[in-house]
Amino acid sequence: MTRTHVRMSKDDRRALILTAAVEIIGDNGFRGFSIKDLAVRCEMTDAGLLHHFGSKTALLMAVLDERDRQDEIAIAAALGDEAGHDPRSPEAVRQILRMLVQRNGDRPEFIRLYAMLRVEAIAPDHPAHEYFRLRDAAAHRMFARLVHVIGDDPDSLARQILAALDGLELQWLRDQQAFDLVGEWDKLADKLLRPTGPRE
Amino acid sequence: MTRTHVRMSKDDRRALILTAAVEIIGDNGFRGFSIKDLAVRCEMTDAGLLHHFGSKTALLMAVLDERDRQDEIAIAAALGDEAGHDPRSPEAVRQILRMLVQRNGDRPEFIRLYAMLRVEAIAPDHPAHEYFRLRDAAAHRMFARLVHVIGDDPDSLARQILAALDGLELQWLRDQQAFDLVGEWDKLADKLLRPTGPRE
DNA sequence: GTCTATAGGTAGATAGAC
DNA sequence: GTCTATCTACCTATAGAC
Repeated sequence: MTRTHVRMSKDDRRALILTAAVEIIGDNGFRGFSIKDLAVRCEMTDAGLLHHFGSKTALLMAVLDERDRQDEIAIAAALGDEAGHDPRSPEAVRQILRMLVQRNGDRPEFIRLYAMLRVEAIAPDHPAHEYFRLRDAAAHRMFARLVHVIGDDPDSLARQILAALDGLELQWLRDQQAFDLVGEWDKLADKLLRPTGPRE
Repeated sequence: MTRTHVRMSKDDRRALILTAAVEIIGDNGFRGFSIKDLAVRCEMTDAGLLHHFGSKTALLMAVLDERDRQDEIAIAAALGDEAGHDPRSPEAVRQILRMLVQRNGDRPEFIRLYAMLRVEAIAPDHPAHEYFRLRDAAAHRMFARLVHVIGDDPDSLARQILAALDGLELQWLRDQQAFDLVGEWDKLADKLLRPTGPRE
């Protein structure tokens, strides 16, 4: 009698599932993917998968937690010492934003995951609704603080940057990554960050 | 014996269903809504609803067709005579964009419908995948043509405008419409449309 | 034009064997 | 840790009565 399944350590299995979950949820959304599909992709059964996470919702939360854990490290590095004492120049801000875009461009599956979930989670009964409400508010505050050296309305500028960032990344995804994300962002950021001058 | 249902003309019933469908699909996506929920909202049964559209997919297409029909009229009006012979000034472009944003701001349920479907439809097997591929390509061409009087890279500028437009509208939705969409767009558009100057 | 009834499928989750 | 089997719920769509 042959073994029909592979035994794996708890941590290895969890990591494997979480990686696959990022892609399958990014493709289909939380509502659109099934635990069974994810399980098949991980070469196991749905019951086996649920043993590790308990429920579909708990799996989603685990995915988001894991991403946050990794993002925290990377973003702290990108902000570097700058974050501690406010960047001194628009040029420093431009470089920080550039690093964030570059990082996202290297991981289109995460752009997609967040784009998908953020739209789904506008519905108040979505399990990630509160998560994104808090996360987006925090991002807005962080960006406002970051750019307050540039103009007299950091709140508005932060909104513009977040909107442009989101919009450009999403378009890049839909376009099947057919243009140079970082290059286009640089041009866009130049316009957003340039001090306001008189109209033409 | 009392009547348990309301008889209605074919056209009235279709119109009623389509209006409700915009909201329910915008809330839950195509994958996330059920014909039964929509039917309940229209005070009828799912079988009764399907009598009018045949299938869930056909209903989605009918929603998109109906929107296109109405949008064509409105957008033609917004572009006005300008479209026929290329706007002569950045100011004219600015006004056209402003009208488009204003129109969308008056109909948040459509912003939501399109935001939801556009993300869902990145998946190649989504019934609206091809629809949005064609639609977005056409929008990009139209905007590039519209702004070619402004800079030397209309392709890139059109991308930037579309990205900023999408991103800002989506943020406005998520924020529960807590900021002035048209006002913020004006500020953003100023920066995008201002001719490129030297860095500070 | 709308209903009831139902077919046939898939979903998430649990129980218990190994 | 993973499986098989099963429960319950819900889904889309169709058939046929009214």
